[in-house]
Amino acid sequence: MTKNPSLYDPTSRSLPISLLRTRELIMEVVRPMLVRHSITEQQWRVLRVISEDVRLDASTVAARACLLAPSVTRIVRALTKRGFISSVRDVSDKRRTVLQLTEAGDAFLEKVSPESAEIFAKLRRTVGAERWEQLATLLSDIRSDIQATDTDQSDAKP
Amino acid sequence: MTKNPSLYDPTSRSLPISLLRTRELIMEVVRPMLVRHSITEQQWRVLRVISEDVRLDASTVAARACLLAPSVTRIVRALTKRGFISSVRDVSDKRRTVLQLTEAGDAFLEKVSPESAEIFAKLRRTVGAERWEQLATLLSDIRSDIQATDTDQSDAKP
DNA sequence: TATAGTTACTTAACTTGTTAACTAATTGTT
DNA sequence: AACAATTAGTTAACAAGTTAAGTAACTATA
Repeated sequence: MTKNPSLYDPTSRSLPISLLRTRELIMEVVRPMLVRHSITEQQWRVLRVISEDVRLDASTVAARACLLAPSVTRIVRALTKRGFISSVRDVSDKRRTVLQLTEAGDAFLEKVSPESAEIFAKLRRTVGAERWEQLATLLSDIRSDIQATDTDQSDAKP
Repeated sequence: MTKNPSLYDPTSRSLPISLLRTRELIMEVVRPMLVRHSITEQQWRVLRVISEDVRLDASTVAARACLLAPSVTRIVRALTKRGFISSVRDVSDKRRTVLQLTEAGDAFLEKVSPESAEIFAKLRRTVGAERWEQLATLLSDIRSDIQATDTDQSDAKP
């Protein structure tokens, strides 16, 4: 009998699906805030990634924000138009675009951050601080493991 | 001084971004398999969700596969065209569409599942079975917590 | 120092996701 | 029983992601 349900591992245990569902549940709480400030999820991610370093090239931003290069091109255009970031050609490597937060972008982050922090503080309380931290650590550790073996494989190429 | 980097919580600790990055890293390993079998990520998710129950309506599938209704409409059309699922109007509630796996869909899942299982077994080894399980459990528990408070709030409405 | 190969980004065409409006069916209210 | 309100799903218009091709700049090699 093959038509029996749950013959394969349940989707609730599938890590890709489980990661997606958990993220969706959190984003349902966060999204209204982003809408209020007229910023898309992706733009918000790019802003936050850029804010972590003084200067960052577009490729690095793409990788860290989980976006593809063409998407970043569009998002950079939108954020530049809004005055939140500056996009300047790198002097030492003219292929590269160096992205930086402007004063306005920084001010925007400062304005939105408390709201964001409050939402996450609340989520953190409902989940429990310990588990929240545990999850953050687990995810980070697991990424390290996978990336380590990934680079091992490519290094192993003759 | 506001322009200092890392004034806000680092993106590596932001749960939505961290969940996304981890998922992306895993999907990079899984994606080639899906491409090989000419199925999209979303279609694969829908197939797996449907396989978990004998019969499921479209809305439930949408919720479990983290998709919106219009996307499900298109995916159902594609999967029906390919003969993997059947889409029948519910007799007791004629608004509903009941989705079911066909023999061909079941056969497809049986064909692809071993490949999928192998990929995940490998990932599980690199990450460590204990941590892998720990993550799956944590995610599931955290979802329960958030959903519990969500429904509490809506119940609290007068 | 040519030049083949690679890298960073952009553009264009296509495919998906998203929002809003719509139809059909069901439920609740009076 | 009549009718407003809700629900399930689809369709249509638009925005975003995706793939592939293209341009410009850089690097390695012969």
